[in-house]
Amino acid sequence: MKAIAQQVIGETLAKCAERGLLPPFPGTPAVEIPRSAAHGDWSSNAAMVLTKLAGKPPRAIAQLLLENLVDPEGVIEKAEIAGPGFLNLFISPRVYLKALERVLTEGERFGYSDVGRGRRVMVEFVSANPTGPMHVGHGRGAVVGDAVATLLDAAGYEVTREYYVNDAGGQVKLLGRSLYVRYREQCGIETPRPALPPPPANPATEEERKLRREWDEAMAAILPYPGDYLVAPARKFKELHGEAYLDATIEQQESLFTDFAMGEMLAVIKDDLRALNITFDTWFSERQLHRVGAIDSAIAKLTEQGHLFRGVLPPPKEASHAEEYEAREQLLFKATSFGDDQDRPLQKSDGAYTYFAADIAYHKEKLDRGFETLIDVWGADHGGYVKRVKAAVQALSGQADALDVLLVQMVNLVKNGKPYRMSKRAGTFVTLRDLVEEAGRDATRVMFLMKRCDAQLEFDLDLVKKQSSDNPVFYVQYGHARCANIFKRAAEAGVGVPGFDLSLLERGLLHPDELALLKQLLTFPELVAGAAQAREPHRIIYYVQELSAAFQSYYTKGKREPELRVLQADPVKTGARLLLIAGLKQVFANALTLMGVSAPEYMEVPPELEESGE
RNA sequence: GCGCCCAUAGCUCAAUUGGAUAGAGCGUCGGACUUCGAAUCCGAAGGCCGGGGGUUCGACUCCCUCUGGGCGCGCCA
Repeated sequence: MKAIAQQVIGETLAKCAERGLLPPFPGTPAVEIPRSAAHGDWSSNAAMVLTKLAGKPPRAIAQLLLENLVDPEGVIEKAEIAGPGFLNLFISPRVYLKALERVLTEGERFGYSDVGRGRRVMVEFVSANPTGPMHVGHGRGAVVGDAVATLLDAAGYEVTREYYVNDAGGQVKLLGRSLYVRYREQCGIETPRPALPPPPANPATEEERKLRREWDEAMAAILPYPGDYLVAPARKFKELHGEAYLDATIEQQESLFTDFAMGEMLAVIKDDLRALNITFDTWFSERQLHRVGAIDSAIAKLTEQGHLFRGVLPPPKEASHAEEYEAREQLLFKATSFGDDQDRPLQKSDGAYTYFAADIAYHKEKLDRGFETLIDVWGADHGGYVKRVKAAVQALSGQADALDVLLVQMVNLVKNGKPYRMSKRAGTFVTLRDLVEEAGRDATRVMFLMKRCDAQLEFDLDLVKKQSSDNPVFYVQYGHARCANIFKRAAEAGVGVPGFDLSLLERGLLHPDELALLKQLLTFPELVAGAAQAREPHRIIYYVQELSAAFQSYYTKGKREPELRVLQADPVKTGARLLLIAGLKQVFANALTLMGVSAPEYMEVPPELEESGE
C-alpha cells in the first residue's frame, strides 16, 4: 500500500523537477499514514522538505505538486493541501478492495516481505549460565529474542537462533562442587555447617545483617548453589555411580561433577524454553571456543590490526574496588579508539584470558561463520559491557553497526499491588517454569512483549494468573475467536464463503467502518517489516489490540443495526463481509503466530464470568 | 565520580522514528444484551509529555543542562 502512495509522490516530484518547477528531491520522499483519517490515507511532507532548496513557501510547493500530480492508473480519489504544506492523498476505495485479494491468496504468508533480502543475521539470546533453572528475567530476554528472530525471518532475513553456553568459567566449577555436597547428602553424609553462630532469619540491625552476610559467605564456600534444584541431579548421580565418588578430589568435583550437573541444568533450561515454545538452531559452547584456539586467533587478528597493546589501567573509580587495586601491566584492547571509556583487559594477572577475550573470540567466530548482522539480547546488568563488545566487533568487522545489542531491562515482580522481592533464601524465588505453568504460555509471552524492552517492566503476578478480561492476552485472541465463530455460524446457516470477487466487494462493502478495517489490516506487511528492522516486537501486540478493538466496535454495531451484521438477509453484503472477515482472521492469526501466541478458534468462558454473563 | 537505560492521564503503557488536535487498557462515573459470543461495545472526566534552555516551517521524539529512579563501573562469568 505504501508503495502506491510513494510512487505517486515520487513520480510527481520527478515530473516537477524535469519541468524545472522544483529542484530534484533529495533522497526518497516520505509518505505516512496520518493520525487522523480526515487528513487522507497517505500524507507527504515533501513540500516542507523542499522549502529551503526551492526557496518557495511550502504551501506553494504543495500547490505545484497538486497541479502536476502523476496518477495514470487513477488510484487517487482526491488530493489536497493542508496545514503547513502537507499533501494529503485519498486513495480510491477500489484499490483497497482489490488489495484484499492479496491477503486471501497469500494466506499465512501475508505480512512476509523480502526487505531483509536474505541477509544472514544471528540472534543470540538467553545464554543463561547452565547453573540453575531460568528465572523470570531470563524469560523476558527469551521471549523478546525469539520474537525478534521470528520478525526478522518474516521480513526476509535468514535468521539463526543461537544459545551461547558458558560452560568454561568458574561458575560451572562451583556448580560441580555444589552437586558434590548434595551427592554426599544423598549418601547420608551431613553437610558441615560454618563454625559461626546461626544468623538471624530476618536481620534488622546493621550488626545482624553483618552476621547474616558472614554466614552466607561461609555457606557459599561449602555450597555455592543453595537451592533445591541440585537434589534431583544428586539422586540421579548416586543411582549411576553409587558411593564411588564419596571422596572425590576437587579436580573430580570440577570436572566429572560439573559436567554431570551442567548436563542436568541444560536439560532443565531446555524444558523451560520448550514450555515457552522456544527452540534454538545452535548451541554454542564456550569450551569449544577454547579448544579450537579461537581466542588466540582473535588476539592474533587484533594484534595484526594494531588494536592491542600492553599497558596499565587506571585505578577503579568505585571505592570498594580501589583497595585491591595494584598497578599491573597487562594485555589491553584499545576500546577507547571506538568510543569506550576505558581500554579493556584481555588477560588476568595469572595470565588466563578474561571473559571479554573469550567474548571477542566468540563474536569473531560468528562473523567467520558468515553472519552479516549480529543481534545479542542481554540483561540490563550487562549494560556496562555493550560498548566494549561493540568496539571489538567494529574492529573485527570494519563496520560500526554489525552488532546490535538489545538490552532487556529488569522485570519487577508485583504481587498484591506491592513489589515482590525475589529471594532464594526466603523461598520467594519465582522460576520461569512456575510462572508459565500458572499463567500459561500465551499470557506470559504477551506480558513480556507488551513493552519496549529498553524500559523496565512491571510484571503483575496476580494479573497474569487471573483468567479474566483484565488479562490483555484474552482481548487479542478474542478478535480471532470471534472471526472463527462467524464462520462457524455461517456454516451452520449453510452460507458459504465466496471466492474473491471485486464487484461483490464494491457492491457489498460500503460502510466506512468496513473500509477502515480493510485499510488497517492492509498495513500489516509494512508493520512487520518496520518492527523487524527496529527490533520492536511490541508494535505487533499493539497492532493486534487496535485491530481487535476496531473489529469489536464494528461487530457490536450490528447489535443495534441489523443491516450491519455480517450474516444477514442481503447475500451481497453477507458475501462481501465474509471476505473481509476472512482477511481479518488471517491477519489476526498471522500476527499472533509471529508473537508465538496461539490463535484459538474458540475460547472457553472462565468460570468467574459465567454468572454475570448470562 | 563516570557510563548506559528510563521518566507521558490516578496506575500500567503507546505514539507511524521530526509531523497536523499526544492515544489505549485498568481504575472512576454514566449508558447498551428478544437473533452473528456482553471475555463485548458507546459516552464522560482525567495531560505544563519530570524542570529549564537550544536546534527548525514543526519537538514526546534530536542536542545541552538539572532533578528523580534503575543497572553497571580492572583480574565475576
